[in-house]
Amino acid sequence: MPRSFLVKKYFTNKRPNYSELECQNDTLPERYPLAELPTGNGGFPVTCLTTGLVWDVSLLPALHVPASPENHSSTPGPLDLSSPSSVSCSSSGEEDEGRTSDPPSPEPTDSYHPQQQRPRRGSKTRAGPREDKRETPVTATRPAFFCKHCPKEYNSLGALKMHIRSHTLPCVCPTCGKAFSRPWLLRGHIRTHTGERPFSCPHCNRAFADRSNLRAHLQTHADVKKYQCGTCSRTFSRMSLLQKHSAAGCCSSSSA
DNA sequence: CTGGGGATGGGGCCC
DNA sequence: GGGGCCCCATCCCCA
Repeated sequence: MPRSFLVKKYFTNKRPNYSELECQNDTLPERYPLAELPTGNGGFPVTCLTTGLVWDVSLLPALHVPASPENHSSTPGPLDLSSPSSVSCSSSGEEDEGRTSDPPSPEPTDSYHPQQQRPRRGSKTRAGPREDKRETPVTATRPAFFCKHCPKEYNSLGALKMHIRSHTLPCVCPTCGKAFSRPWLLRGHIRTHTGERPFSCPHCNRAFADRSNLRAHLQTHADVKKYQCGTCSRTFSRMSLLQKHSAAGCCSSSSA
């Protein structure tokens, strides 16, 4: 079956440089040999980091995280998981989708520079810190591609096709049958079955299955969180928390 | 109620 | 043009 998706090819020059992000889980198979997943005893990647690669603590505002030992612990329990050996993901079928947490490449490259700091792969400078993202106004001059499943429209066929996958959900989890639009989403999902957590926090060793979650977690170590209330200056690790805070009253009327 | 983790969705950029 | 990868944003749930 499309087990190929398990076989990631980080060896290629393509590998992202999260090296710094997670541990160089050499132990962690770059794919999902679920059957032989690092079960229990230290098979888990949680133990990495902290040593040389500091995620990018430097970027974190003032993070003097005393790396409290209490934090660790959460060594992800090895999910035995039968063996989602095969993932049915049409379209890309065997694409090994490697997104999120593909086993961090043991590359001591630069440190993880969240957002702007890190020049994306080709360092081509993407339109700023993702400002282009959800706001692409879709200039009128461009041809528009409309989704036949919903009212959305895109200025490129590729984008439309990608979007359509969110309707067709070609990637199906062999374990639970849940379907996803993209292979890497499925991969991330599979981690929930395998218990694989390639991303570990350099401060507390806590491991995460998703890089984004690790990123959010790192905020908890920061003295000054990323999201700040415009009224009371209180900072939060997540936008949602700030929103809740605002909704709760602090600065309900003011900006945020 | 707040804070934080888990899981996902989606758009853009690069190869 | 397609595939792969990244990051952001969110929702849900639990402590």
